[in-house]
Amino acid sequence: MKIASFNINGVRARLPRLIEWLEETRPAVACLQEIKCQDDSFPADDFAKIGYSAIWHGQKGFNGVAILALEQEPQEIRRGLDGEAEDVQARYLEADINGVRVASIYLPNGNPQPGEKFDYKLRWMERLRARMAEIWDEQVPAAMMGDYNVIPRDNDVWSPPAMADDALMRPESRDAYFRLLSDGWIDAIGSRNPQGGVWTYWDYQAGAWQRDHGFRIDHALLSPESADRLVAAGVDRTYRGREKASDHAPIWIELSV
DNA sequence: ATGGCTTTAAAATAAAGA
Repeated sequence: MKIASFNINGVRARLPRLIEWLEETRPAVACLQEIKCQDDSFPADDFAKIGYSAIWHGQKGFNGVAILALEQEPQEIRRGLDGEAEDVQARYLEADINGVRVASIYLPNGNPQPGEKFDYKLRWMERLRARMAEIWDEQVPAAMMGDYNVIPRDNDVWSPPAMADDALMRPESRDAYFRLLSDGWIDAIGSRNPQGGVWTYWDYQAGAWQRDHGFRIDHALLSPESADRLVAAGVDRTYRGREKASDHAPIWIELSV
């Protein structure tokens, strides 16, 4: 059972690329982030034509997450995180598919830091941690997939000094991320690549892709029940080099059935 | 680089991203 995640940077602008990726890789589940559309303009029909049912949580202009499932209906568990009633940003969607709990996560960027956006990021990470603790207690196979906007280790970035003052790499962001791992969640791609050098994002600017100036911020965090079933994990980086590409590449895990 | 691209929203610029 392949579960993928892709920050697509605009679901409508990227639709041909997205359909192409789904048809070529055929994941059982695809989590999307930054769909950047309101609920009534999500292209559900285009996904249905190639066998995918979807749930989505959109927002005007930016953010927005979705979960697609191949030849089955995702059973929605929740949208949004508790803890901040006034938070209207569409960044979290959770569903059950084929006995696996799947979340599509778009964690706040947090720049510039310090500042209000950075504070929001850190609060959001603690709210996510609280939700993940609840899922943990359910003792279900869970895959928390998405754009965490955190570079966990120095070997997850092409140049640590270049990003040192960025919210993605600040100690506070890393500490919050490592608290999730301390809770027991497994970083499927990181743990399989201890040597680092695996990127999921390359900036559009300054020829970052051509120079391979990237970093790893898209992650798949697994509960013990799903980590026991993990047979492979990776990044499909070739999609970053295609025409009209997102600035992220898709990530994926494979669980035994 | 307080921004070199890129998207959305909307009608020229501005916000947001990482």
